[in-house]
Amino acid sequence: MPELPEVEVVRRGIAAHALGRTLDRIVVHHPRPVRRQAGGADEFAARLRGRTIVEARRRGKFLWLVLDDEQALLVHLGMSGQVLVQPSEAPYERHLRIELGFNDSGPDLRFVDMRMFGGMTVVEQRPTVHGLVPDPVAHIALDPLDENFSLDELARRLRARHTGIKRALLDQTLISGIGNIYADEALWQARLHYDRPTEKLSRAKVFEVVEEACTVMLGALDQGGTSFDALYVNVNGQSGYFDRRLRAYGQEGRPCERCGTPIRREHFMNRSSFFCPRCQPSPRVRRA
DNA sequence: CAACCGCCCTGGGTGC
DNA sequence: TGCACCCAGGGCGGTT
Repeated sequence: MPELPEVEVVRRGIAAHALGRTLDRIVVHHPRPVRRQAGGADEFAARLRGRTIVEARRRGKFLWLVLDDEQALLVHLGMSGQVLVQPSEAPYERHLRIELGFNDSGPDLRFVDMRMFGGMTVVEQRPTVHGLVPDPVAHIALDPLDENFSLDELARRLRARHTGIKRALLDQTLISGIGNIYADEALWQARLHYDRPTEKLSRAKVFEVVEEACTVMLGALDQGGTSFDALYVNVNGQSGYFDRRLRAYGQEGRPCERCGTPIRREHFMNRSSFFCPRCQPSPRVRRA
């Protein structure tokens, strides 16, 4: 499940293989991944053909390729999306959805996505205080690896909310890039229960949990950030390279590495939350 | 406006 | 062996 580090690995892979190249053959194999494109697959292809890729950018889990006409090819990997660098003659992947071919002899970019929560759209960019971004990204907050990210501003906005800390960490309009896995890891590191009310957290505690999120994500990036060097490798970040480093997510029943208490799983926001019931006590218990 | 819920989508795994 | 069911979850549209 791609979160910020995995998307950044994909961005670097695309940057290494596609910058300066001109798109030519565009084939949409399934309509769903271009569902947000006004005009559908035909419009999608027409707006890409002949355009040169000049930059590969990212904010949170959104990735976009800036084109030479200032449009952007916006990419979201959803849950299961991958961007592969493949020679045109390579056999089709089982869940190949979109082929992006170029006017040279180099490899294609392939969008492969089993569950199709993700997708691609060609969109206009819009000026913001932090530069040009694709229209659908304008409401997405800066991610903690952005040079303009402000911990002070985040702490202020987060403490003004009336919600639980994990909901806030997953709210991409507050801070972007964090998904279910790294949220659980950061909360475990900071010894915070997922439902701790944001308005009662100290500034220092907000700083701590966000810094832990950064540490975990940068660690994952270190592990996965080199796999795109060789040509034709998967540019995806799905390799599971970070699995062994997880302390909470997916660890139900295993002893907490700090105190030995079995990690618990609870249903939360239509997904799962993993936490140590001793290190990360419920706020209801604390108040009682 | 803030908060929050349900839905989208597929295939691997499990239990009967 | 087959089938029903559960589960993964980011983002958006809708409701309260």
